[in-house]
Amino acid sequence: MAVSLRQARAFVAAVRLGSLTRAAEALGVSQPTLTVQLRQLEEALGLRLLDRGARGTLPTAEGLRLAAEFERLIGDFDLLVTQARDVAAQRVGTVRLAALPSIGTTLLPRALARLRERRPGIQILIRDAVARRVAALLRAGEVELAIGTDLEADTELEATPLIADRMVAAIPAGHPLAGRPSVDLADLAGSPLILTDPESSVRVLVDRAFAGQGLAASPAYEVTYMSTALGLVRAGLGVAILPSSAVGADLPGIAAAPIARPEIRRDILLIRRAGRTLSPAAEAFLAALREAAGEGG
Amino acid sequence: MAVSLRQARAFVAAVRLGSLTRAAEALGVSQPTLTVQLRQLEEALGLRLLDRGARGTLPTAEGLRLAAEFERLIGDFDLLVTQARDVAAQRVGTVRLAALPSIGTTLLPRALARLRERRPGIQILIRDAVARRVAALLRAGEVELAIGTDLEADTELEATPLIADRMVAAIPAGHPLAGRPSVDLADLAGSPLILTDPESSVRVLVDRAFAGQGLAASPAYEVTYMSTALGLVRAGLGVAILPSSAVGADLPGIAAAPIARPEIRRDILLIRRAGRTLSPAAEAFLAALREAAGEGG
DNA sequence: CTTGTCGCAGGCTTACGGCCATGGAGTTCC
DNA sequence: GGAACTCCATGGCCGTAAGCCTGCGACAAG
Repeated sequence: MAVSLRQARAFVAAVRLGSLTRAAEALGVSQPTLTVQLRQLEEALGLRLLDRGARGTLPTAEGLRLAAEFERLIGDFDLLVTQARDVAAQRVGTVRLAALPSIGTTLLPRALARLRERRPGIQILIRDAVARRVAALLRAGEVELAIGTDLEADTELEATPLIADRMVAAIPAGHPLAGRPSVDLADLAGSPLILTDPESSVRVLVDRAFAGQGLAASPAYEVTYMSTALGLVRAGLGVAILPSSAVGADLPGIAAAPIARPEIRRDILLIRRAGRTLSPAAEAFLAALREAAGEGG
Repeated sequence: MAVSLRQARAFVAAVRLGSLTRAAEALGVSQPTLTVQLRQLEEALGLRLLDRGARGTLPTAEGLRLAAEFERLIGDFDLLVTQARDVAAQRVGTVRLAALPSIGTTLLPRALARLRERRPGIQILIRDAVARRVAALLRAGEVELAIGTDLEADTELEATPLIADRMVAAIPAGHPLAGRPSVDLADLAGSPLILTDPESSVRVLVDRAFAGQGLAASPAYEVTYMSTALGLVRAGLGVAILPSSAVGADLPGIAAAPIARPEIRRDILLIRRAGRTLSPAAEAFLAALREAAGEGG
């Protein structure tokens, strides 16, 4: 017969309390139940574990050793179960996340603030990377969740739209275009352009838009980080084309104007591995992210 | 709902084999059974542990961690059960034993040889001590079993007769009494006597016997160890009165003659704590001891 | 001697754990 | 593109186990 945890628990309680009656009470079962469980345990081991007397029970030498070991194992087991339940309840947990750098300036901070307030025990590890790499990280299992843009068809991944990002022109104060409610792509032809890395998804969109208008996108500067681009703009070196999420509001020395013709939109997607359950922590993050996306625009 | 070991085993198997079907086969249950067990485990934890797909199952991140921990715990648990069964089967074990020194020369070695042959894994720890101390060790729980002599009434201890020891005179070769089939106590009056420590149970018996005959037991030498007494005898320094079990047979230079008038008998008892189960190892030792006592006389 | 405590045994009920048969989703291969 | 296969989930059914209650015997204490 196999030895069950229940029997081990019964035995440990009997040893600790020195009485089947009290042990039964502590375990919330009747005393005959405990008698039976202990007999079964002894039969399963072929070993006498307790000496029963009129004043209670005393463990045998081997019983004492077993009880101590069982107690340790049961403690570990219960601790493990408790930890798992904490994870399930989103009290603790870690989400490994990949995100486009542009997300990091507005959407992500809002979502993280909301999450921290609601689920302070959850830790988010962020890998920021360009769209292609974001997808690769996800496929490799190095992250559980990704925020990126449209990806080539991939049965392994599954994307749901999060927000639609509009491209805006970041114009230095004092520039002729500064103060315009919106600009056209053609308006920018006269100014030096600050664009992002050709690897970046933003740049791909921009190039496509220029081509569609019959224009050539010839950047005066090419940078990797959005913050660098904004720095250059502030220094008056040119006009940058960036996603609105990256520009934010009210940057000193910079005027932001949506690009109206053509409107360049970029769908920000939440990407996850198809058929894989999200961790409870990821679910909590996702909820916070959706709220942040819904209100922030 | 509580988490059971069975569920943990099912889960570990599912993770290791990557398939419920194969895990079920490995565990010797049907596949639906495993499905149910895993669902119950997930419900008990409130946590998704496996992603089920058409190609089998893959653990979630938390599931993977849990599986590793469960596997370790289950291994420890099973090891513990195996060890307990080894103890029960007398494959391993330790007996803490207290014995009178006189037992150590004949009866005990025979019993130990027999036991070693039959149960080589059992270890015997021997404390040799005088009768009073033997009982004290037993009462204090420092030993499990004792070989001693009659003790004052004690409800805590329980004695069963093992063998009856006769007192013999150990006579040096060349002594006038040497070669006699038996001697009387009075015969010894003319020789220097070698007796044991007044603490010893043997000495108590000898003193009582002398007193009963109206004689005085005035030892020329008093020693603690029987082997010392025999050494003195061999050196021709006098006659020793010792239990037959201690003298053994055919010691060179020493003739042993039972003491006939009065016959001095000493019951050797096996003493154990009342109401306490003996360990399987002790049972094995006891069986060997009884056989040795039965054949050895 | 009585009383209380303790563990054990028997009888009964419930519910848990198991199997079988079946279904649905997805993959593979021709 | 469809058929066969694989794999997990579901539902119905049954046996056994694990639980409770009542009552008994053993033992210790008053």
